[in-house]
Amino acid sequence: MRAEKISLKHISESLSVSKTLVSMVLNNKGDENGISKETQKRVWAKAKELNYKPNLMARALRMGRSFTIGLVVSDISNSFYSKIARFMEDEATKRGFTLLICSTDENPEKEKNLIRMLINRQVDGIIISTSQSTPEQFIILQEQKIPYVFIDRYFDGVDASSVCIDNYNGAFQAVEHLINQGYNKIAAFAVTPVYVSSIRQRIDGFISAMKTYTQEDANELLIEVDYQDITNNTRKKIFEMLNCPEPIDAIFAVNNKVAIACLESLIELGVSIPKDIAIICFDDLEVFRIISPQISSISQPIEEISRTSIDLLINEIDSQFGSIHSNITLSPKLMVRGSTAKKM
Amino acid sequence: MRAEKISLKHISESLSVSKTLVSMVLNNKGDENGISKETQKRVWAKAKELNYKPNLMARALRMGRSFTIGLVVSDISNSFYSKIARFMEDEATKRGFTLLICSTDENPEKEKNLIRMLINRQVDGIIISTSQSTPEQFIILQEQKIPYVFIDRYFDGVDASSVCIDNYNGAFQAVEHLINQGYNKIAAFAVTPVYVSSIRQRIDGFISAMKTYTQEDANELLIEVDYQDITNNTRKKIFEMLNCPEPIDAIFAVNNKVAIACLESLIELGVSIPKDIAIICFDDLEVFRIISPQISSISQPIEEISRTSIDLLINEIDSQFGSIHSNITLSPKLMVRGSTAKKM
DNA sequence: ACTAAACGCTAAAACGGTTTAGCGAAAAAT
DNA sequence: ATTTTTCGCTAAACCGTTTTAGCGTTTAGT
Repeated sequence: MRAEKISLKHISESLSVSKTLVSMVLNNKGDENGISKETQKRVWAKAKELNYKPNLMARALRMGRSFTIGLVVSDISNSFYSKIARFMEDEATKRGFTLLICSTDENPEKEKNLIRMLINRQVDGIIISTSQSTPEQFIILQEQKIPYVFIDRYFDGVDASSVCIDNYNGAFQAVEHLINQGYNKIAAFAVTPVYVSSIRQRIDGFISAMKTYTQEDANELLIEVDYQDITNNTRKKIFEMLNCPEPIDAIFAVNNKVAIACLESLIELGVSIPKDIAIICFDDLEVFRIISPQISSISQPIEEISRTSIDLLINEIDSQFGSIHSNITLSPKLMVRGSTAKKM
Repeated sequence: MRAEKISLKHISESLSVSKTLVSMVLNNKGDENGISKETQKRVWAKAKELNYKPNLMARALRMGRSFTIGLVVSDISNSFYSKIARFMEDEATKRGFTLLICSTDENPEKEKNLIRMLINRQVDGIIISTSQSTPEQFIILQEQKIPYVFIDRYFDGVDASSVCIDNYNGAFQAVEHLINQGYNKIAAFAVTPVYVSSIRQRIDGFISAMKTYTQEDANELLIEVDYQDITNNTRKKIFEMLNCPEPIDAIFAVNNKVAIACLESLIELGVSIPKDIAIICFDDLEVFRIISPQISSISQPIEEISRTSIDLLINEIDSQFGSIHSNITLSPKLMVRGSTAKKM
């Protein structure tokens, strides 16, 4: 019942030329192969007439390249990743590639299966924000000689390109800012898995800033929230932190997910921002500007992350010889807004 | 430099059996083809040993099916679509399909190219929130016998499946609610292109509700905002609507994009919600609950849209014979929150 | 006039699977 | 003892491209 697809063969037969010739012409290699202008014109005309659509699967099979890139993130519906996906889509399209987007839910096993799937689909390369705790998974990619680029999270000692943020300093700045504004009982809300480099580094930045400025060991002010049930977990913890002998006066939310959960809980509990609790978030959301007070944040250069990583990856794909890997660290930016106004 | 890929041939040769046999076994058709248990075990063992990864391109080429579905939306970074994409991804994966996601920026020409690309990539079907003004583009798909399902937007008279929302009644309810709360000078902020069915119907619902309850022709209270520069356009219009002889007292935002822009402008202008201006939005965002006051909205059943459309599409893909199309309309839900509190 | 080069083009192999048709040996049926 | 059936398996075609190697004819060179 499928419609009859028009292939090179149809064109070549109806023009009584070879498939080879048609292929050459349609790939704009007519001139370099000395096909007469006249014939080229006939081929193009016939292709248009028959409404020829090249079968990219066949091409991929023959060429050993699919012009496809896998993008693996924890959740494409998280605005941080959907924005990244969008920038990458534009950049990839511009360079003749298509994106295959997959969500892992921070589940290492799921991630493993997705990577396998991507390999089977013959992607030319992979960009990944991994949720693995160890790098062993990536040996497979090394073995298969499939180029890949880490974004947001990476592993020390793994020889692969990466595009990440200076999370440590971003977090340090955020906490420093809170302290400068007069807050000192600051809780950090982190989301699992906390072993991934980005979260780990943000936590380290938090601990370090707290030690520097308050001489305190802030480990008990570090709250780990389970990714699977962020909302309820957060609510419970916030309630605890507010009703203890020494209640907190500020929150450092380690990413946008947990920030939203915090804000939701705070509203629900009728807590006033920043009077009762100041808050700053690692990740900037456009909605942070439509909240009153607006929410301070550490803003990541999303477009740069996307463009750089696509660029790195395609370069590796294009270089047949073992390529040099780049590890790029971009700087986040402190956005000061109302949610961290000077403590009264 | 690419690693040597393991193919069926490697397995078959190292076991001295035929490729056919190996293919059968690995597709779990060993039993039905009477391959001995013994041999099957050897094949599986060798496949594991060699770390065999089937080449899905080759399979797709031979089978004429790629187990790939194209998803075409205006912008994957819009949370409405990224959520849809996520639900679809899960449902598609469950059924052995992979999603190819593309953004059109509401540009019909771009959409056309993307559809062509998807056809070339041999997708088995397409799910699309189209930005076309006329259905002619879809004749191509009909001709190529590629199943497709409209979501969110459809065309009257085009014989294809669709999964949409009752936009007219959703909008009517939203406006009705505003009026019941005591507002009557209500502006609708719509985003271009306004000719797509969903926006059109929401506008119709708005006009109709206004006529029903205020006996007014609300056409001059309908603001069209250009998709390419929503923020600035909106700001300008809001300023105008507030500083005219009869300023508005409520806003009906026709989708989440324009709602965010409205809220941004209102905050910037120091307008108090809902005291000065009430607002309700078609589309519910999780952040609407973390804003004070929380934002009322018309919430769409995103998961149902996603699952239903994937289901419809895969059914059409699986049925070789001309399949019956379904046109499904789902009901949105009014979420009453603080931004539309009774007028004082 | 003969060789060499240039021109315009083609046949066939290759990519890695799936599928069709059918093979030879052993077992069962007559 | 012969025929038939079953069993376990295989050769070859096929999907739609790209690519390699080389074909015959005309033109240019000497």
